[in-house]
Amino acid sequence: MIRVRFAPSPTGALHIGGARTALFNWLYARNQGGQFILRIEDTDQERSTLEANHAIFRGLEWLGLDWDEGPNIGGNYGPYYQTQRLEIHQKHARQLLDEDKAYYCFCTPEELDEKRKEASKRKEAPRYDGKCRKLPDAEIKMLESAGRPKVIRFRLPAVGETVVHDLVRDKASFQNDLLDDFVIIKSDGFPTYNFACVVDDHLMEISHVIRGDDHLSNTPRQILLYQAFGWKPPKFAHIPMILGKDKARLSKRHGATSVIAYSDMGYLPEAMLNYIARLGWGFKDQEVFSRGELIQKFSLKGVTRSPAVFDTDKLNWLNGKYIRQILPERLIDLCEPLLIEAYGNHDVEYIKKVVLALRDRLVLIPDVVPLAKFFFTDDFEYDQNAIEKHFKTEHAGKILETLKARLAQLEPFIKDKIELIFKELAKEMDVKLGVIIHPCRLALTGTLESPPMYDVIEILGREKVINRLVKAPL
RNA sequence: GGCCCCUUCGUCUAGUGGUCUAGGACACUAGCUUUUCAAGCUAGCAGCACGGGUUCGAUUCCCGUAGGGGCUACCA
Repeated sequence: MIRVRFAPSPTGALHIGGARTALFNWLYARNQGGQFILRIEDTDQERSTLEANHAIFRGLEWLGLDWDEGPNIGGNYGPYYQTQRLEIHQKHARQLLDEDKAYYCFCTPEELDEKRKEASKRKEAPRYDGKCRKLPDAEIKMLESAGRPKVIRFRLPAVGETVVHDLVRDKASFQNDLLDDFVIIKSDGFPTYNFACVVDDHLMEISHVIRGDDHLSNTPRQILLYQAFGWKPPKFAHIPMILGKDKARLSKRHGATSVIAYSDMGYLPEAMLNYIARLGWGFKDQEVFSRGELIQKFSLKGVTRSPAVFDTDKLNWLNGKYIRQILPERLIDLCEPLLIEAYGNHDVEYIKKVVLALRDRLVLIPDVVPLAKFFFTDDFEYDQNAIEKHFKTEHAGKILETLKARLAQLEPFIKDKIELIFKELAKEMDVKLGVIIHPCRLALTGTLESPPMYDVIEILGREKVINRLVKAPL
């Protein structure tokens, strides 16, 4: 059985990189008919928050990445909050202690920090010097009863090398003597990442660990831990990181990094899903994938090795594409509240027509607000340059006058009929259609850019059209 | 500093020891359409980091250099 997991730490919102990791795990599970597990790594008591925890759920839910086991739904391998597994972690640390594969360390953070600084001053690798490695039991007892804080360190077998076999990058080997006795249980009693991760992945029977390649260098430590326990390590797949425009790791400096922020900006979840799926993964020439296609076509083989730069332009393009593709009802539901907020209540049918008329021009959902302004209010500015060009002409007055007169009589007031009026007038005056349409568009919208004229006129309705034709600042 | 990983158009990517005159997409430019802006369609621009090998032949294999990223925490 394929079992994969997404194991975020609740220290902030679900960001792009995390979402992509979650997506790849989810896709792999769904593609393989396996299980996708969500585990919250909240062992950092300082930084973990409940809000962040909820934010992660929200992000995952927005993208439609549902988990088979984890918080809220449980499962047979719980608990799924790492802090609730404290006893499990301590028990396993004790096992290592009993087998002399780990030991207590009483060095203080300050002391360690000092040594690290000195080491780097001497241009040496800053690694733990093993001071507490061979502390006699009596001394341990003494220090303990003196209430000195202690951690548990892994007695790392510093010989040979550890090879990480990876489904994405083949393999990477590490010299063990370059590693040091890292901490597995912190002085607050909670496990460190490398330790908790190994214990939990094993106990949860995770078959594949798919995670960002920033964890690649941690993997030998984890493999050594698996070996110390006599456990079989899972298969690893390290996926490339996502970078910002400056090729540095994606961070707040690059603008929005949480997926929810993108939701708030007016991106559609399917666009985001499609976009991040293509970051570090490709399938032939294809760019647009439905959720189903993603599941069907995803493979770890298709994952790239080099990091990917997050490119808003392409995301925007996809968003526009999806906006043009989703069901009209859904688009309207998305736009309606924004329009009502900006322009007050209006007839649903009217809003519907406006939204659909504007559909092709939207990149982000909120784009509809400024674009729709002239549909909802008479209080819009006229483009000065356009006035010069299309109102200060000899025919402008006559054109608007004639249109007003004829539209006032028109029955029924629908675009096919409206079109005839324009065509006839153009013919009568022996001018191109544009000569008539430009001043009309300016009079009705204040600009030279709008959906097709006849649609605009029909949607606006006779009354508003006549009024605007009359009050146009010629 | 040490170690590890990565390197195809500006960006995301496809690709194979010869079929590569390196394919697609975004962005950009031009054209078409035309009542504008979009959308759509067509075309164009643009890349195998560099240096050595291996080979009859390397973008593709190996080594080095450079550049980028990561790890080196009682963060994950």
